[in-house]
Amino acid sequence: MRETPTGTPDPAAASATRDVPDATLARLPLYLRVLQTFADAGAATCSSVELAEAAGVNPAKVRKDLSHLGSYGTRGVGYDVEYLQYQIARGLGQTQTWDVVIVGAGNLGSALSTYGGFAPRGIRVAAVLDTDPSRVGSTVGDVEVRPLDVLDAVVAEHAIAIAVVAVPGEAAQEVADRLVAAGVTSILNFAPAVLQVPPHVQVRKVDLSVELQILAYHEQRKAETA
Amino acid sequence: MRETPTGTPDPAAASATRDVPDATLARLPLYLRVLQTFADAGAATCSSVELAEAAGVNPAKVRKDLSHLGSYGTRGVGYDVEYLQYQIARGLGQTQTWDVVIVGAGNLGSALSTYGGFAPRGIRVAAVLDTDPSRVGSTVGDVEVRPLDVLDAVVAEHAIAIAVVAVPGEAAQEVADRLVAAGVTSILNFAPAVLQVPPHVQVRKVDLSVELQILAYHEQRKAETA
DNA sequence: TCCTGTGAACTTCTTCACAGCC
DNA sequence: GGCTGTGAAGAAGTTCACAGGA
Repeated sequence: MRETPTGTPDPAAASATRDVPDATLARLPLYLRVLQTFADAGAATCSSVELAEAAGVNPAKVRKDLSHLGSYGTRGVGYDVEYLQYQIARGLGQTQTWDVVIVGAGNLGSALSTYGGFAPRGIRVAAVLDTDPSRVGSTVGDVEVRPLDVLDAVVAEHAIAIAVVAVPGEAAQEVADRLVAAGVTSILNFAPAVLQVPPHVQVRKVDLSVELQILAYHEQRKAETA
Repeated sequence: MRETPTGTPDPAAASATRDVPDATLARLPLYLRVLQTFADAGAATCSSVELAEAAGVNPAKVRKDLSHLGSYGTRGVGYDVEYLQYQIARGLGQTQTWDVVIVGAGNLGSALSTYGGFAPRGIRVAAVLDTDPSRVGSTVGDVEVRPLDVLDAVVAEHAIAIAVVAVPGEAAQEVADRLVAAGVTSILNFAPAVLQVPPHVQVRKVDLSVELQILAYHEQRKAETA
């Protein structure tokens, strides 16, 4: 996962163990959501095939994914819905609530701040910050937008490790620098920019237009071969 | 075959636009962005190492990615920035503009509608639709929110193939059904739901909280091993 | 020399197929 | 009979290392 910069292989990095593969990790929340619909429908157990169909993936993949968490199924029967929900949540680290700070109170920052999908997954938006004075003081969701200067205090107060960057591309690097200085060690970046951060800081990037471009590419290929 | 611009016979280009892997496809827009900063800085050429460092990836990966488009570099020199920009854009299908329709004018739909990153990538938001009467008639960006009922007309008028679903999870499947009925063949789904669509329809899903959960997972593992 | 382009090695992810248990 | 868990095969993606042109 970690990339060693050019050349020498890093044995220390290789020895760092990772229990659950990232590809699996990305699907666990999906399984959780499907399991909740099963629970709501009153199902006590479900099979890997049912889970797979509802999640739109291959049944073998479901079983392999779940096997990374342990052996929580019963042969000939399937999985206990409630127990499996608990085990997946535990595997994901949802046993605790993570406070995050969102920097940028524009459309995207506001959308994230009011996004209902975080709370049930153990993520709480502790603060929304912005440098634009016209935005500071307004309210998104039930959180007041505060100036970026309070970053250090906010990070310290809520023991924040994770931040979301939802500012324009030009401002992203400076924001990232301030986040790192404040002690944040994981950044989710929505800005169209490549962030330079120290190796101990983890960055994930979401580019809203990349997904559309991939769809457009395939549409074009459809048109070409038609 | 299609028209090959200019006199230089380039058999590689003709066959190269064929098989671009999705993993590569997802990085091409990133390279485009980096190249633009190089162009803005006045650079005429750049090497795979420079490109890789600015993009935060391995140099060999850059070269392999670009090789899927054809052989546009010069050994011993590097790549011509402007020419490479053109070739990547062409490979991505940015030679034409794609009209898309966004369904859902909530925070996320609004954020997407006003997102500045689409236009430079050949994506135009042709319409924003919503079922909520209180939202219909309002304006996001420079587009008026219209009722979902005009979907068929909008899709037909703009020859729309790609749609974005930014509605609550409960409404997502019905919206998807209507999109498919209207003739849309690619859907970008932001709703927390698994969409069931016919095989000729392509769906990509973006889950905003999954990314945060993956970061939280790794944070937890850091804490455990500390 | 420098740098690209690419076969080959390597790693990661996916899928198959079946042993083992209910 | 049904279903899980998993070794092994297969596919996809990444990285290495070097041949070969500028």
